[in-house]
This record gives sequence, C-alpha cells and structure tokens, in this order.
Amino acid sequence: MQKPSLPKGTRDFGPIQMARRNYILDAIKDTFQLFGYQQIETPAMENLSTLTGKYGEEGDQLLFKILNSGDFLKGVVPEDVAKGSVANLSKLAEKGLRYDLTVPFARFVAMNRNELSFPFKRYQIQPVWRADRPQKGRYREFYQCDADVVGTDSLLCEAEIIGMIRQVFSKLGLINYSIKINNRKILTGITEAIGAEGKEGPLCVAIDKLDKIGWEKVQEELQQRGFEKSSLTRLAPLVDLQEGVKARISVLAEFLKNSPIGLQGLQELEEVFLLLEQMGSNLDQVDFDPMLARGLSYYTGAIFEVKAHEVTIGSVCGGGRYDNLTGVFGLPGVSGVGFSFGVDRLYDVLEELNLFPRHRLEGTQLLLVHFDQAGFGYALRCLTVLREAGIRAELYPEVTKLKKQLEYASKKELPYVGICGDQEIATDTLAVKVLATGAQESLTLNEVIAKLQASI
RNA sequence: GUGAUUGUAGCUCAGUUGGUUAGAGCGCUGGUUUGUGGAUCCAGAGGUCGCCGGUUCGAGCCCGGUCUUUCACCCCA
Repeated sequence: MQKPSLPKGTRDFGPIQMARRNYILDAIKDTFQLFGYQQIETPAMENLSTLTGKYGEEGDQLLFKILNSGDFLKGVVPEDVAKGSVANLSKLAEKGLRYDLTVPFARFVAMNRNELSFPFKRYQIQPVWRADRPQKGRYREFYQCDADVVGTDSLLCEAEIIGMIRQVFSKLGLINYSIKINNRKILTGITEAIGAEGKEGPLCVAIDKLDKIGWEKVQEELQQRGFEKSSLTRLAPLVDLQEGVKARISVLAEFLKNSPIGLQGLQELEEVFLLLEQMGSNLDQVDFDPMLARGLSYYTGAIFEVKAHEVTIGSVCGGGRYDNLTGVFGLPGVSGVGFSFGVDRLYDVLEELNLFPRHRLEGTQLLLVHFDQAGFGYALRCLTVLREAGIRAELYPEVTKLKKQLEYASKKELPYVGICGDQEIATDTLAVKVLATGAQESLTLNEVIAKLQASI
C-alpha cells in the first residue's frame, strides 16, 4: 500500500472550504459583473514561448514546465548534456503551466483582436501555478481573480478598480485594510530627482523596510546598493510624509518639479482621485504611497496593492497599468489596466479574523428517516414529491436504527428531519423535527413543502 | 535559489540522561435506550513514532540523507 500524499504547496478543498471559497468568489464575480466585465477562460497550459521572458529572470525560474510527451530526450545529443538543463529546456519542454492570468489574456487579445470590440473588459477566475517555496499564504497552486480593461487610456478604469476593491471588501465584511496606490512614473520621477536614474527597484525594496528597520538602517542598505550620499539627503523629505492624500500630493509636486515624467504621473494620480470624488466614493481606506512598487517588469502607470491589517499575510490584491503588454504578441499600442484578487489569501485573512458567516446555504433542508422497509418505501414516495417542489431533500439510504440516522442529520447540521413510521404512513403525514430545538409536529406533505419554502 | 524550522493515534499534543508492552484529551465504534440526535456513564478499536540509512547490546530520542510543514531573505496573490 502506498501512503497518499499531495505535491508540495497544493491543497484539497473539502465541503466547508468550498462553501467558503464560493462565498468569496461570488462576492468577486458579482462585483466584476456589476462593473461590466465579461468572463473568459484560457487553458491551464500555454506554449512556453508565450510565458518565458514576461516575468523577469526570477519569474522564468518559477515557471512549471511540462515535459514533452513521447520520447522527450529525442533531440538531445550527448554533448548537450554537458551544457546543463537550462540550455536544453527548449528541446525537453514546449509547454508550461500558466504563471498568471494577465499574460494569457494578452495572448488572447492579440489572437482575437478582430473579434473583440475595444475597450474590452474581461474577468477571469482560474488557478495559476508557481514553483515558489511555499509558506503561509503562499502556495504553488492558487486562484487569481483578474479583471482587466484593454484598449483605453482612460483613468476611469483606475478609479473603477478602486471602486471594485472597496465593494468586494465591503461585501466580505472586511473593514480594516488599506488600498495603496502609486504611479510608476512618480517612482521614475523620484529617482530622477535624487540623481539615481533607473534604480527604482532597489530604492523601493529598501524603503519598504522603513517601518521594520528604521531610516538609519535603510540609508545603510541604500548605500550598499550603490546610492550616493547626496541622493539620500535629497530623499529625506519623502521619508516622513504626513498622512492624507492631498498633503502628500503637494509635497510630491514640489519634490518632482524638475521631472516632467514624475509630474505626469502625479497628474494621473490626481485625476484618479478627482474621478473618485465625482463618483461620490468614500476614500477612507485609500492611501497614496509614493514608494509603493510592484511588478516593475511591466507596469508603466498606476500601481495598486491591498493589504489587510491585523493579519500577517502578504498582499491580497494587486495590479496596475501596462502600456504595451500585447506588443510582444504583435499587437502594439494597446494599453491595459487590471488587478487581481488572491482568493486563497483572502480565505486565510477571513478565517484568521473569523469573518466567515455561519451559513449552510446549499445543504440539504430535510432528511427523511425511517424504521423499517415499509417506512423506507413510504419515504421514497415523499422524497420525489418534495424534490419536485424544489425542497432539497435526502433519504437515509440504509434501514438502520433511528439513532444513527439522527446522528447523521445532526453532524451534517441539517435543519429538519422527516420521520416516516407506521403512524405517519397510516395518517399520510411526516413527523417533522427541528434539529436545533428538538420540537416536532405532524404535517402533511403539502404543509411540509409550504413550511420549508417559507423558511428559505 | 540562500539560511533556519517542523513531523508521535483521525485531530491537538505529552513522552525524563538512549532502556521492557509509546500515553492523554477530543473525535470515532458499540452499549446504557427495540419510535427520537447533542448530555452522562461504561467498554472498544486505532500508531512501521514522516521515509531511508547509520551509530549502539538496545533508537520515538543521537548522526547523515530525503520528503513535508512553517519562518526569514528574495519575490509575490
């Protein structure tokens, strides 16, 4: 006998977990649809050429590759072996599992450019796979819920993304979180203003640790990463920014006054806030963080990230605008902006904060129980009638002690049990018992149906 | 990818300097109750101590490897 096990970083989802996952997914789906997004799906596997080179060097290493079928060593000659596995990859594997939903979407748009009408708003909820080292909140297989718009530069999309995030979180009862927003152009502007052009990456990695290790240590780290002393001095005004979007914008306006690109980014950001204001949005959880950096490999405009407070888990949502993602697939000049919820992390957050409602929405409403063959036969007839009336009913499938049948109902937390004994057969009724209270009454089938339909 | 960490019954965990037959609580099964679940009480089942190898008269405990879990870095949902 072999011991059953799962691949590293993967999980099963049992009935309770699925109910909860669907609760999250429904909130997200409803919101996407409300904002006019249409659903698509793409294959789990893509050609490796579609995936490689899109996520930076690190990303390429995290791709799961699929060994060619048949004789996968066919094209490899002995001399190739010495060159190592990376050099031979193209001969061994031509497909890979998708790493995110954005790149497959870009491929989809490029391939279907003539059928789609732009701007095209799509959402997509599917698993993705990354050969990362698993941790809490980090899995090798996990679901992303993406919504993207391609084919328009309008900043309304950015504003609506914030609207959707707020709506989903509010549906899930999650209050204590912050939506951080920034613009890639502002980051570029900042590096220009401090004389460290092109070093956005290391700058943000170090600054991000400000809360943890303090300004002194961050300066040390920045120096190690090759920043000049003069750059650090010029950076100082951004370290201790006061709260409030408007205040921060005016500080940045001064800071970036000699950087046209930085000012453009700032202006885009202001417009997003202006649109939100016109939509009458509440901006309580929205924060402008000029040091927020994500996915530097392809974002070119707005950048978003959402973190839940009181929980030590990475971001639950992220996204941004990319000017030319479909360019590599031969469709230049199409701008896109999108974002993604991480259901698996949202699940962990809701669980840790105890925010899942106690619901058993899709469960059986009534279990028919019996004492003997005669009761079983009577229950069969009742079962059909109840189901035809739309009552979610089941029949205990074995003739056994009543105790066992009631325990079954109790464990499944079913609300009602219908007892089918000789008395019930004689009077053409069911003894309907409410499991929670133990109360019991004799009802005809029609009365049962009316009662259960009313209780929905 | 780098450095740590975890693994004993279905679950949560004890297990002394290496020493006879590896324990508890919860859960599970049966009974107490032949037309009534949850509570009480009684009884029972269930473990190749993650796996492989080594040291030893003797390994759950020590050593090496491997898988898994979790954490920091990196990156990210």
